[in-house]
Amino acid sequence: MSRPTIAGVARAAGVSVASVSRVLNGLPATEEMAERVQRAVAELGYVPDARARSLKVGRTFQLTLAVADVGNPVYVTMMRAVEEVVSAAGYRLVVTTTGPDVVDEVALVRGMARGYADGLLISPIRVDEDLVKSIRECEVPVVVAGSVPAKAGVDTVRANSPKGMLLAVDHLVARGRNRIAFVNGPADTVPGAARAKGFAEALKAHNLQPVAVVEADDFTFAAGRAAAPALLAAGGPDSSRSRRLGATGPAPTSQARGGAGQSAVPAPSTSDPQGRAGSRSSASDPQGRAMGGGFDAVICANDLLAVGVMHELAAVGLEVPRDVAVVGMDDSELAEQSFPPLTSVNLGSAERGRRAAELLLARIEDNDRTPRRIVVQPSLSIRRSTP
Amino acid sequence: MSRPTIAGVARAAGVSVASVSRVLNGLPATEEMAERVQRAVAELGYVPDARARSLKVGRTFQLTLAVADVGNPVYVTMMRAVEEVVSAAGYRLVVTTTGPDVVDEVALVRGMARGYADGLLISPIRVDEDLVKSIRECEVPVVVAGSVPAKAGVDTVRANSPKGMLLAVDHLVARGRNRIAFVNGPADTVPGAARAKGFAEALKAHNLQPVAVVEADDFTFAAGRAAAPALLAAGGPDSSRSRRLGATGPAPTSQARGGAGQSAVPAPSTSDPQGRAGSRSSASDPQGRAMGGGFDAVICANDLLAVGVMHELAAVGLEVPRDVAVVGMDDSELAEQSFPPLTSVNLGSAERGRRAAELLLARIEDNDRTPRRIVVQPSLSIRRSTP
DNA sequence: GTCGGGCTTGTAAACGATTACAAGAACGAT
DNA sequence: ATCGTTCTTGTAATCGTTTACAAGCCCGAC
Repeated sequence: MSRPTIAGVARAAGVSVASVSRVLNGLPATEEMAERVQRAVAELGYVPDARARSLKVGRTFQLTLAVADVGNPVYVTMMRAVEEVVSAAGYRLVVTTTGPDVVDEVALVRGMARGYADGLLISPIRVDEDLVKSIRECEVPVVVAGSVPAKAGVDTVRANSPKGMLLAVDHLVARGRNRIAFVNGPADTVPGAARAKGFAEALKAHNLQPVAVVEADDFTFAAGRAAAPALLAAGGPDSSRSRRLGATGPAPTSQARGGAGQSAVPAPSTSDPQGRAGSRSSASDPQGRAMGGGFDAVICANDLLAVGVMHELAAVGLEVPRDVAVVGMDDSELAEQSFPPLTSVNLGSAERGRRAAELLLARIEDNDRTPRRIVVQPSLSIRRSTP
Repeated sequence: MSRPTIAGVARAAGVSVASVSRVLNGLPATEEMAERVQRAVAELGYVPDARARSLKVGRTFQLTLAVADVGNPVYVTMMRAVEEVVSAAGYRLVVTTTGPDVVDEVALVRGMARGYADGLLISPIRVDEDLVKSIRECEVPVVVAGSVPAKAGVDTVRANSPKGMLLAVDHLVARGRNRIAFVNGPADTVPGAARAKGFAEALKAHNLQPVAVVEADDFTFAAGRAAAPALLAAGGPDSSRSRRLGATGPAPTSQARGGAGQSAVPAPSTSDPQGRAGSRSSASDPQGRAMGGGFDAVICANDLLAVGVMHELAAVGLEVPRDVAVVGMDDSELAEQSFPPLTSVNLGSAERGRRAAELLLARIEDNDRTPRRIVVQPSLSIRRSTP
């Protein structure tokens, strides 16, 4: 009736529990012994209990991957890579969602002491002293996919956002776009800060001034849409369209986080075919290129934001890439699925996932190795959202 | 140095291990006892070991959710709902990816006997005798989000695809579209079969003939794109455009699975602005509505397929919804993010996830309750991909 | 023939918690 | 003062494995 234990198998096979365990774990045993045990196991349908096993051997053969938002397609890329490495090594993967708050992450890291996983792979969106402290003190090996101070003393695998930004700007400039705006996620996040810095540097390298910098409330589609009015308003003096938009709602202020985020999902502007055709021509310069918002290109801190922004650009009659080129970051599946397909900076999420998983496994084997800090180089996936 | 155990705490507090355990589990104890234990716990930073605890109490406080494809946005909706219910009940959620093969699922269900989770929530894409058997014999409670024969003897929560299909067809007909094509996923899957049946019934209810039925190789974006040539070719005699397409590649055959699936990701047809404008007009009837492929609407078995199909429609110059209305199913985040936003049948994934999780928790509490079979009713989310 | 070494196998002690049971303390009732 | 109840606390068994140690056996070498 109830699940057979190793003792039951031993009894059925007429041997000791130790022998059963040995046969099951592939330790040397005589033919006959192995045979008898196998038969008893098969007959009773015995399956060893993972709970008891992990208590004894001190391992659960589970690894935890903590992501901030399961809805962000960049994590599916990363998850796939991690899962592959981890399951090849005989571990199960536990995926946890932490949300955007750092306190959740601290609680998670602290909770690892309970020993329900042998290692933790975390990709924190925000980092503070508490988190660093909890990571340093964590009972089980931790690998961070992202940036964390060296003093945390853990292996890290991070992207090179500045280089990625440079690729994006290089590309835009090469295609003749130099009035570039930037839609960032929250600047108080690790990726937000890195991308803001990268954007500034990349523009400087080309001797350009940013046309607009808008900070969305979050790295989500909804936040991307919500940030669009501020983006359009901040576009500069020749942004006739953004002023029109401003008339329908509160005038958004540029650079102001509150401006983009007053409502998580603002009533999106709906486009009517009439207005669409009209505004398109009225905002085009003599060469037929639109001067919408004063910018002719927008870089977004991730693909979700980019797609959100593209929706709103379309809503005010701007065509991508003709009027505005759009570049995303992460090169997630969404970039390929979006319409038009999104040119996106590949920050190596798959490789980061893979290497982070490998580091974690290596550290589980040997906790004394000195922490490595790997940086994965970006590349650019050019699609149709840029000319 | 090493993690303190309950024995260490007992020693430090000068009490017995039983007392420590009792205080920690909130059993009655004197003020003084509680105080001493708390202090020792705090001082040593003691955290109970989940492994040992689960061995003794026979519970891991972990639940497993198995999904076929983490890249399918319908699962993020479901996952979010499940996670919410499950974590509110004090359980952790383990997310596993099974892939499209039923054997993986059988292995997973069998493996649950190892006891690393207290319950399993599975959403199988394919079902066979083996799977039903393994579910029936499973050591831990199983809930199926999807269809499985009643003889499996488990709780199930499923969608009502036929009803959903009817909503989609009703809507299209109401908007004047009655030359409807259908892009299904593999018909040997549970959802594929249900949707094929539902589509046929829904058309019959309106006295309509299907213009084309194409079966994609998978429920993915790539499969949706790959299915498009067959769709266009199968559109009927007036599909001038699909013949043009046929010239650039092997002539695809309708209804043939091989036709859509010969290559997982075919070279997508690239549209040049010139040809786009040209083909649009040439394929429009006097009222300005295109006769592309002979159909004026396409229903797709899920959102990923729909987005894939929309990409290819655009590539041959067909405009959505003007030339072709497109309806997806699942009403996932992707439906909202796609461009144009996708009208989609909401099959209640969030509600299915929530209710499935509730059933699982209830069954863990009481394994003797008679299995329930819940059907969640669909609704239609109308967006701009339909007129 | 005896002894030592290498195998195989069994016995029993962990692993770190929970919990049944018993013992002792406190306290009210007689 | 004694007894019985109740409440607190400690001792020890238990969950199902793995594994250190010891015992037994077989074998070849002296």
